[in-house]
Amino acid sequence: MSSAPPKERTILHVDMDAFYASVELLRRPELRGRPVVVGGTGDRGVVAAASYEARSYGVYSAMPSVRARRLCPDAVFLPGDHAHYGEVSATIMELFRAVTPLVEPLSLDEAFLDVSGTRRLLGEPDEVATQLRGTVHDETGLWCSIGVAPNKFLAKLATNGAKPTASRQGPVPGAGVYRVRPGEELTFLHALPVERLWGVGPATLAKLTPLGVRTVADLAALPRQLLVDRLGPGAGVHLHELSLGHDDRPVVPDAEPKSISHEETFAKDLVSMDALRTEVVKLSEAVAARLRHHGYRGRTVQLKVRYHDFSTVTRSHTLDEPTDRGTDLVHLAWSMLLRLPVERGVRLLGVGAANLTRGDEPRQPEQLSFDDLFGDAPVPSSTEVSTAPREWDRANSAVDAIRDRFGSDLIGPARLAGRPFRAGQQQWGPDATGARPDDPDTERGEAT
DNA sequence: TCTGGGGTCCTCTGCCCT
DNA sequence: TCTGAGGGCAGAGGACCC
Repeated sequence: MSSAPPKERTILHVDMDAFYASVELLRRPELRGRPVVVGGTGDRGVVAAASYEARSYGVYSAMPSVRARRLCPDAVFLPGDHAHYGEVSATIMELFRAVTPLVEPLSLDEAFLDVSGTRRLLGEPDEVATQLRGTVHDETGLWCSIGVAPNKFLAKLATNGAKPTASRQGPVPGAGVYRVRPGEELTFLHALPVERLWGVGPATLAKLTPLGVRTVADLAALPRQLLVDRLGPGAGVHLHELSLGHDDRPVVPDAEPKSISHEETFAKDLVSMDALRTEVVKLSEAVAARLRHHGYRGRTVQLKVRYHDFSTVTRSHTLDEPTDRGTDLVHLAWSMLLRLPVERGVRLLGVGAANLTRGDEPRQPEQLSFDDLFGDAPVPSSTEVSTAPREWDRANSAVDAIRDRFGSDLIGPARLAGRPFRAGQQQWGPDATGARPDDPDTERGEAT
């Protein structure tokens, strides 16, 4: 039996230019030409996106907002509107799907497209990319940059060659489309600094530098076994393959999520149990609502706590049966929190659900426990949880329907009465107003 | 200089079972 | 019955990405 030669693939990586900032400029054209920064506006916020004018001042995403403000005092700081960006993103993804059904979104502003099968219909990949770029701009007013290459990893790197840049004199337009042709992979790749590889962050770089690795070529020249010894089998083999330009991962449309979570950094550290309990309820209810909205249940409940000194601990508990009930998440998350020291002050709290299964799979027969009837308790055994009465499911369905129709804040747990129900509204940190008005009990100031 | 939020993947460790 | 080895799994944390 003869095996067919591997089919040559063509992958596009499309990345919107300064996406959040550019979307804001569409809504506020009077800001065009000015440095615009989108992100958390408070002392604990970070930059989510900066216009190229702002980047000329050295502002970049993930930078603390305080520092960005120092670098560019004249910048316009906007809090960001995640819901709106999601709508714009959906429009853009539809434009991608008009080119090929094989679209794998990476985030709101980025996606891989497998156009291997479209050459006869749409022409050469460069032409497809250039045309797509024009279509996106015509339909949305936004520019994107596109990398074209034989695999995902190279296409993503190629996008950098297509991007606009920022100089001290201001924004410098990019090529828009950059292609790495078959046969040119190593020439393109080996000149790059090693930290450009996917998976090489500060920690891995610190392990590679003593080996004399500066460029991807240096990495490719090392024996694979040495990398395995230093980085472990997973990362060692992975990086060695990448350094040779090998990446056979397919473009996967509609990938199932592995976890759903919400976390929130507080403008001031929380120390009172009452305040923490309120946050646990809010985060858990938000996670449960998202689980139900997307039709998932989670078997593992995760709790994340970050203290004033930025040390972070996580706790998790796996149930016998998956759940999408806020009451279950609250119960477990709170039980885990009770076992952690919180007197030092809690900077961030997170609740998540993992081990997801589709919610349409039938539940197992349920049994009530004392805990369900009598409230707070130490960490329950697996069989004790997820046993809230079926009335909870009916109540949740009714609540979801009301929220769909009238908005998320109209109905929620009694503990959250008078406060916004929604979590995840502070996508990039607390806003500049300091302690939120719905948090009467945020009491500890900035830890130093 | 000060570090958000939402994810994924990997490694290590300890426990349980065979 | 005890002990050690090994596999599988859960839990915790680190690293990385956008």
